[in-house]
Amino acid sequence: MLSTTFGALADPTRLAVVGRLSRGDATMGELAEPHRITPPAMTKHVTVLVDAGLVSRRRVGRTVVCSLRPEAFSEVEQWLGDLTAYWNGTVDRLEELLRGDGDGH
Amino acid sequence: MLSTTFGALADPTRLAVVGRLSRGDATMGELAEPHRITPPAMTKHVTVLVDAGLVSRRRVGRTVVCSLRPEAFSEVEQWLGDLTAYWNGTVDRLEELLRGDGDGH
DNA sequence: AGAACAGTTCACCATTTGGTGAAGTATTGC
DNA sequence: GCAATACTTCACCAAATGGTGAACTGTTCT
Repeated sequence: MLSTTFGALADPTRLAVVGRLSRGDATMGELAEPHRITPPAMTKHVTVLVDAGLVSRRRVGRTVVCSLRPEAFSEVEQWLGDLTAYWNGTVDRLEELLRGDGDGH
Repeated sequence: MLSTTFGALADPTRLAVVGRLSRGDATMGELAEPHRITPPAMTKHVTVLVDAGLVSRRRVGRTVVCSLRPEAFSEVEQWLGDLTAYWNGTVDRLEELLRGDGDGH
């Protein structure tokens, strides 16, 4: 669900994690390091992102490496596109009026 | 804050409200009607959206009319754009490789 | 085998969230 | 002025959230 995706992004720490992962994969430790946060807290945050389908996790040696899942963001892109279509349409029609070349509809 | 914006969108009812408002302004009653929800609950939801800057509220007679604030969504658009730039870049570079016209960098 | 390392799972806690019913406020219509 | 309408404010409640320390699991290194 889209609201689940937004819920996963509704926390500053998780937003920072997504930002970090957009620059490349990272281990749990690397993700936790910039934030004054304990390992269990980061495990919880990443679990939220995984459950929302935004991030994948895999074991590598004794570390756990996280990656972003780009597909998951296309749902958001789609929604934003549909939403902004409304007022872009409005703006377009306004511009036509200002240019005086409305088609009479 | 961006996480506040996402927090406001992290609830199915509020997401539906934004969808409804994208088709035009509506009163509190019109917003509440499709959802099995009491007036106080809808007041709270809309307050969250207003506090996040996504919606504006104005009194009209004895009703309260809500409107979407398009500007607020540009922050999300910007973030999504920056984010997807990463893997679009990756995809572009992959396509170049597949076509065999990489520039050697 | 045993110590050290990287994370996770397990209670547990304080705060926030989404909901309610009851009472209060502002506006309209008789 | 008074009743009805349209919300909002005010406790209040149950469940979810973000955090913790302690104990456990899996992996590497010696």
